[in-house]
Amino acid sequence: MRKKVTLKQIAKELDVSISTVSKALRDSIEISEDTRQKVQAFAKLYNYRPNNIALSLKNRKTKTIGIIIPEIVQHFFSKVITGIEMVANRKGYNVIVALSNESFDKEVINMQMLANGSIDGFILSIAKETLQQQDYHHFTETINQGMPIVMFDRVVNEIKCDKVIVDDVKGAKKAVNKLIENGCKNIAIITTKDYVSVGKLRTQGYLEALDDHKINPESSLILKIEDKLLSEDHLDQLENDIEQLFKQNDKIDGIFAVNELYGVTAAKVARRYGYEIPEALQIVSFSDGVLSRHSTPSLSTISQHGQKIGESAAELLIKRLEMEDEEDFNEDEDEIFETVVIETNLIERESTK
Amino acid sequence: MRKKVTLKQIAKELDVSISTVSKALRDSIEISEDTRQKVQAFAKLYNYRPNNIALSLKNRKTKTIGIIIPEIVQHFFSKVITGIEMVANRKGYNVIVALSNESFDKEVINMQMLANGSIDGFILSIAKETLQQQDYHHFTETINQGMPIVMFDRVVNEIKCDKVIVDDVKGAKKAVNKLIENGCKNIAIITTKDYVSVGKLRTQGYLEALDDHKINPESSLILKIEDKLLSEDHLDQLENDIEQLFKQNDKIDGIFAVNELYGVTAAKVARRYGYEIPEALQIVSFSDGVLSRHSTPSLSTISQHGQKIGESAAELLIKRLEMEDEEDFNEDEDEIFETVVIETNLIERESTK
DNA sequence: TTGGTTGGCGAAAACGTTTTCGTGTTAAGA
DNA sequence: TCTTAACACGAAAACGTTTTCGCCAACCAA
Repeated sequence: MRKKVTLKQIAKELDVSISTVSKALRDSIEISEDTRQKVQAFAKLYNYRPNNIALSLKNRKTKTIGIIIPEIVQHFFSKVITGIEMVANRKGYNVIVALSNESFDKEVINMQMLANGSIDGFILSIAKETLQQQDYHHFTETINQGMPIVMFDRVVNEIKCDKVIVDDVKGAKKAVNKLIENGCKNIAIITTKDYVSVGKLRTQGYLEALDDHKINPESSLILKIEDKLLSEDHLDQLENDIEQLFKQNDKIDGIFAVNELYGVTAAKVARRYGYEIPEALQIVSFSDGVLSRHSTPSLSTISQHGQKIGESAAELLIKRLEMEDEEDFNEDEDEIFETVVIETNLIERESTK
Repeated sequence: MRKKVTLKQIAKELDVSISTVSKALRDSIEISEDTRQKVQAFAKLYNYRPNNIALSLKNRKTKTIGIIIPEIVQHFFSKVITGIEMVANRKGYNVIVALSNESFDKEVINMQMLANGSIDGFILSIAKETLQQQDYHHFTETINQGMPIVMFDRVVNEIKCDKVIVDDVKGAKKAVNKLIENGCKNIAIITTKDYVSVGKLRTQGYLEALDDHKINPESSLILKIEDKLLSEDHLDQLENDIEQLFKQNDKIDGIFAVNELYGVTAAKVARRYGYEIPEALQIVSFSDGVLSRHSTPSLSTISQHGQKIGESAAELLIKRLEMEDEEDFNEDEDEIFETVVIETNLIERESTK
């Protein structure tokens, strides 16, 4: 068991000072060719690597990005992390992940844990509970302490920071427009209750698309699912709700689902109910994941490009971090924040004509 | 923009020494009630929080766990992370995630990046490339430096460390036994090429189950898929291969797939081919994820309990870390390592009778 | 008065780096 | 021979903590 070797130990062993060792390893011209080689050889032999923590303390930056997301077991979020990790890694940053589990308290605690020097900046997507309570003090506080935040997907306007989002309204319109073009006359939407921003926006897109085509929305075609039903355990309840939708309205020939799970479940219920897909009923869902691709029938979806979102977020954050290095001026000038919009696109599969 | 306040600043402001501030905040009896209150009030006002990095340097431990996995966009791995994060968080640890993308080089580089003081120990699952090359020096090296490793799922015996695995052989036998009990006579297996340990073990379980029932294995019933076909992009190729399987053997009435994707794809191809599921063809796949649950027909699976694996791994690692604290003795005594086996279980859904 | 105890606090070391600023030796130039 | 420059290196500060030790004053007992 050979413990990690430090500068001090090398110095002692070679009977030189710590500074000499440090300089020799960094190829300083102050050091003679002779001792340089000696030191470097010794360091190599003992596999010396500078201690990251010491460097972080000295440089007052950790080269680490903190990610806080509601959950990781969701294709979209894993994709985002993949994207973040890719560009972070390329630029020499590490990535530390914390989960809020949609809980306000865990979000706050995790942020505090990480904000105490462990990381240089945050990339996060807001927990549902936080969005409901509309309590954002932990965000403003960390920003005030000089730690930059980049929000993605679930963002909130009153916080002044960089953001990466998809155009949910536009994406939803794309989906509904497609259904209308394909001849659907009675298009239902399966969406969530209103407090999570994206559900609201996608519903808005649905309504706008109808409006653009002079179609009157019917409340019997709008199904709002209680949010906890996303949690895999309440599948029966979800199926029941969807079945009610079909019962109440037998002319439905198109469905726009705001997420994959609603989409595949709708398809499942519909087929049990005797609908032929896509002949009698067409379905488009938001957020392209594994489910849409591999279900039978495979689902046409609006792709969110999670990985691109992650890459973009990481680039924004790192750009801001490296910017801070140069400018000692600008001390609390009012900064300018970017909002990057990642384009969605429609992927056609078996559930549409 | 109020930057983080340090002990030094508080000390200066209150005209006492740094040590006094530190002690006051930690309720030391050395400090008079008077100054204690003064300091604590000031600290609260300015929202003082000790700098984590400084603490890490002083204590020579970071309270951070490094995770290295091949990829994150896979239900199983996200579940494992969820488990790790849960117990880590409960015990005051953070979690830093790095991805190897199945590449040997990235695995090595990431380990080096993290091993230089950033973390206290690793939890990892070995990259495919590493398994092929059978080059494990980076594991032994980090272990030799005194940094503990816990491996899960894809492990390798020659490395002396704690491990968490599922009993792949037993799990596979459960699946195949179920098919046999349900009356299947010609059971095919869809598996991977041999270098990844789990594929091999599951194939072994298949063979053993057949043997237990005096059934002779037929090579025409064993389909080994080229590994890169898991990568979502080569779906057509995968479907083709499976189609060939059906063509070559028209008596197939049971399929055991070593992962979800093979399972759902087999179901899809089979139905296109005219098989009724589960009447004419029954399917069981390994590794329970979103796909199995939501596909039509939903798939019976052998559940791997990813979250439990993660929890178990984190507990093992943390136990070892806290153990190290106490024992200054034991210096390189030969240690004893645990291998925890997480039981699998069969989840019956629509693809079996 | 002397000696010892105790309460309250500060100095300094330590963790592992990097970097600035000396400082002593040698060689070159006048 | 004296001055100066170049060269090679070391001391020390700094990053932000915690903790050990020592110090001083005040108090008490003898």
